[in-house]
Amino acid sequence: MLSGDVPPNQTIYIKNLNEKIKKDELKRSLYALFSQYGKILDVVALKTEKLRGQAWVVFSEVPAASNAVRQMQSFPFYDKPMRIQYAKTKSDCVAKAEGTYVPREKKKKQEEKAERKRRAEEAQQSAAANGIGAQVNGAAASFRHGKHGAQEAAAPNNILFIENLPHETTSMMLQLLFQQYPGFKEVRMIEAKPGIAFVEFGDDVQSSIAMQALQGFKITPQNPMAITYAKK
DNA sequence: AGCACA
Repeated sequence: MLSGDVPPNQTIYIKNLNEKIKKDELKRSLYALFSQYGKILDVVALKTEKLRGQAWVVFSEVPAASNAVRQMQSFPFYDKPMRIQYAKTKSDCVAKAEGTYVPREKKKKQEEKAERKRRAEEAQQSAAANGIGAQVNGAAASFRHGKHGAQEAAAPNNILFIENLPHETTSMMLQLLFQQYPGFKEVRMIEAKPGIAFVEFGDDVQSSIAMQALQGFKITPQNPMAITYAKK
């Protein structure tokens, strides 16, 4: 198959990542970039000699992973095109959720003590990564999925399409929200079409980060905003 | 190029 002769898996394996990026930032950015395709259970990245430049993103559903493999294939991420395949094996967090997880071989005792400190660090990092996701509003997600159904995810675009805005929303209100994210260019609204807007960023990465950050943001309690990439 | 999670 196209994605490296590996059968579909809810986890994607990404390589050719920029090795200069710190693990913490890398995980956050991957989370921000990929959560548009579905709920992410975990992001794994290690900077060891063998594993730098690679990462795993675990989705809760296989179709989300499939969309991600297709849509983000070769996406220029920190100046390098991502190479994406399905992961070869099931992620531990998935096995744990299924109750089929069995801890693998234990290492020697010397290694074990070095582990505890890392564990403390990594707990914070994944908490931070999850913090981004926690901002995603469930109502907006169901709005999106209800509207767009199980169809093709839009390809990344530096222009975002915003829906479900209250009709009294002004472009200044949106500008105030979106301009806090790097690369913000402008907001465009159409008089004849209330409730929607377009927001332009410098590039796809910047628009993706803003999308993730503001997905589901409520201008009024009834209006979680639904953000997708504009069609090209 | 390189498939881990401790």
